[in-house]
Amino acid sequence: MEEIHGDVSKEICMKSLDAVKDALYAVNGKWKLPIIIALSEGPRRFKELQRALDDITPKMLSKELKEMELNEFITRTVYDTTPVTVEYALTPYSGSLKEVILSLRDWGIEHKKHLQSKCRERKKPAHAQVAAKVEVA
Amino acid sequence: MEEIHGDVSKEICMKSLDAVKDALYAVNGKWKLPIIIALSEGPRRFKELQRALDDITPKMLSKELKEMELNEFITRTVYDTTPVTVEYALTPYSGSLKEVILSLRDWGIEHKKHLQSKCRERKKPAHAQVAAKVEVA
DNA sequence: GATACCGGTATCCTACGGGATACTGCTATC
DNA sequence: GATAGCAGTATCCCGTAGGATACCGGTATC
Repeated sequence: MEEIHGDVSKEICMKSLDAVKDALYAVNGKWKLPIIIALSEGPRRFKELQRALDDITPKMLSKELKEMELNEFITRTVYDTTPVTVEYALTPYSGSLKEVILSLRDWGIEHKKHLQSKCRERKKPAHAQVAAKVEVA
Repeated sequence: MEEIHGDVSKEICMKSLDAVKDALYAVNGKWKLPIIIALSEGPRRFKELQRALDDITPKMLSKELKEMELNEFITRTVYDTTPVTVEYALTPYSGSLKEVILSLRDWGIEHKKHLQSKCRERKKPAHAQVAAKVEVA
């Protein structure tokens, strides 16, 4: 155990815990990332989103969209057509998520590799090796 | 809507979604971060951890430690003393989390500031302004 | 001999995330 | 007049995360 990790959390520390939790909360839930991905190709209407998201129930979609609007990741625009048109779009501010999401993605990719290499070390096939929900297929 | 966010998720894309989810999973749950923080000051025994973590129930502690051991964030070492001593310690590999956690923390801090400035814009005191669980105190 | 500490496990229970289904008011089309 | 689309809301239901409590076998202490 070298000192590599010795201060991982001196820097994180209790005071930063809340900030990390806030960030995690903003991006978790089953649908927030998929919604961001869907909207990244341009504004979408409610039903369009619903169809794009493998038929998410309207309740969940509505709830997630409201939260994301509060967090200013998206805007909700009502056009006074008949029938009314409601369009959701990413805000410029949502771009601030890019860095942190890419960071998560990169770590996730490396982590999967890491677990796979550990699997190969033990020659045992060990039917369905899984480490804490990351499927090492 | 400038193009700032236009490709936020071209890069993330569906193929990366799983990696992001894996990363989120590895670090969420109520206790994983606190455990990492506690262990960052050095190896700890089971009961020491339990006391350090505001009396987390042994069931939860045991479960979280097992998951973290599978993910190779920590090691579990049994010393053959009487009574037996079990020591948990961070692995060097756990240091790989540092970058991603700091990224989350930084974004969380900026996000809180962002929401606070939005609160000030609208002069309304709006008793207990909260945006999607981030308390803007 | 009774109590306390250690490292957990087992059992029960609740709260919340999230899904299924049904329904609303309005309009346009057949 | 019936059906279908839009943008949701309301109600019920279930599975899991996580807490409370009790308990185990072992040793050391009073």
